[in-house]
Amino acid sequence: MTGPSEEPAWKQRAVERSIRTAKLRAEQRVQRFLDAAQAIITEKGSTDFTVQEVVDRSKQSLRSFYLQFDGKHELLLALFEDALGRSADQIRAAAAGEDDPMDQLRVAVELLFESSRPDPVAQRPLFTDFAPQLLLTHPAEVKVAHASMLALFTELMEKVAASGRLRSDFNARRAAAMTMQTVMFIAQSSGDADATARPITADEVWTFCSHGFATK
Amino acid sequence: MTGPSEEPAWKQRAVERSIRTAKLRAEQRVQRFLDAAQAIITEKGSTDFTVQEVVDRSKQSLRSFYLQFDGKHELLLALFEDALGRSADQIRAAAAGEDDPMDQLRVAVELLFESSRPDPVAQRPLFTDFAPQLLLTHPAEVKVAHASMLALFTELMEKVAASGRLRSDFNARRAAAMTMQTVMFIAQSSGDADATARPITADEVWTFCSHGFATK
DNA sequence: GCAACATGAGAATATCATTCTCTATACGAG
DNA sequence: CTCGTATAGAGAATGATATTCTCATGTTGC
Repeated sequence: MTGPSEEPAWKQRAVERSIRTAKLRAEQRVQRFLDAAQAIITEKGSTDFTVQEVVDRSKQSLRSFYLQFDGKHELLLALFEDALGRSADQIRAAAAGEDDPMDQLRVAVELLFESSRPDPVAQRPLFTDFAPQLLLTHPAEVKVAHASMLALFTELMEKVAASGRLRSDFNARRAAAMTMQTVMFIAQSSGDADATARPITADEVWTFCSHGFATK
Repeated sequence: MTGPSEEPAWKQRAVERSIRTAKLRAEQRVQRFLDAAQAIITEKGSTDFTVQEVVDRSKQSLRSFYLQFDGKHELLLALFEDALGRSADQIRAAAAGEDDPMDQLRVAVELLFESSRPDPVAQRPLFTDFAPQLLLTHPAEVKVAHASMLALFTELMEKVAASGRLRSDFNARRAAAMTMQTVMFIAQSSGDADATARPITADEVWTFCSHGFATK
């Protein structure tokens, strides 16, 4: 028996239903924005689009946009997180093709390196492009976006540890974090080197991360 | 004997003198802008200032600003390069206090790490702060700005190589570049970690760079 | 069909960087 | 000392965007 001070069950249910469909539509709208942004990015090969473009392309309104997102940065974050997550899945799948944990990690490093360099002919979203901006303005959220990739690297690193080949003074997660960051950032800046020096390769980065620069 | 078609010597000299003083004043004005910007940055502990603020603070005019700089980015670059150069000098001096090349490099890594983390109480300019922006818009110039620091690390790495402790499959310069980038970027993002995980330390980065994560 | 709520169109605002115009001034030449 | 020219200052105008706001128009559950 519901006392008079509580909402009647039917009303709760009604609200519930209402909420559900509303949420559904909202999700669809968010997705439309995301798709539009993605399309624009791959189309013009650059990550600097205007909110207006996204709105027009998705055939929605500015108002809607700002109802769904707290601002442009949230859209970027969403794209970034998405791309990174997708990439993590691909990499995980590819790594699974190897037997030795160390090889799995090597494959992961190489693939991450490739997908992190600026504009490998604009196929996979150049997600490192907007990361720098965001790193400045919303570092915490960027960390969240990195989460899926970090999870992958941590998994792989843990297997390496389990096979007894991780330095005893490193914890898998921390080693994974350092490796991931190193790979992503070196890839990023190795891109547009002047032709004078050939850019750093995935191989070099792998050697560096796994064995460092010092002998012994 | 100057023919009639050539400028008389006195005129050349006059122009020369004129140019010299003009250049001098110009340099002073540039410096005033730089100082003003620096002051604002340390004052508000953030690198996002407006051109107008810099102009007001330096008691000059917008017009002057754009006569001296091609745009805001040049000001940032100048500050960045300056800060990095200064830092390189300090680090070089500190490293000189060690005998073993490997120790010199270790000291350099530790210091670079410290000065690259976001806001260590905003004393030395947080120069990694605006690097990300610039990396996006003017990657080539950023590379130039890195030059002095890279030169330092290359020197140190060469001494390590000379003492026979650099992996034979690395060239000093490339190892130096990877190390520097790793240190700077890891420091940058190790900053505002959620209290959940304690941030990565200079020590860990040094171990990582010098020996990698793998045993043997 | 109605009331409450959601959405679209797009005008209004706000913030900056960058340019432009007009005026004042300093400096060397005579 | 006085003039002319190059230089500098004040600050308004412009332009690009993000963000917010208003109003009109659906939509949905009942």
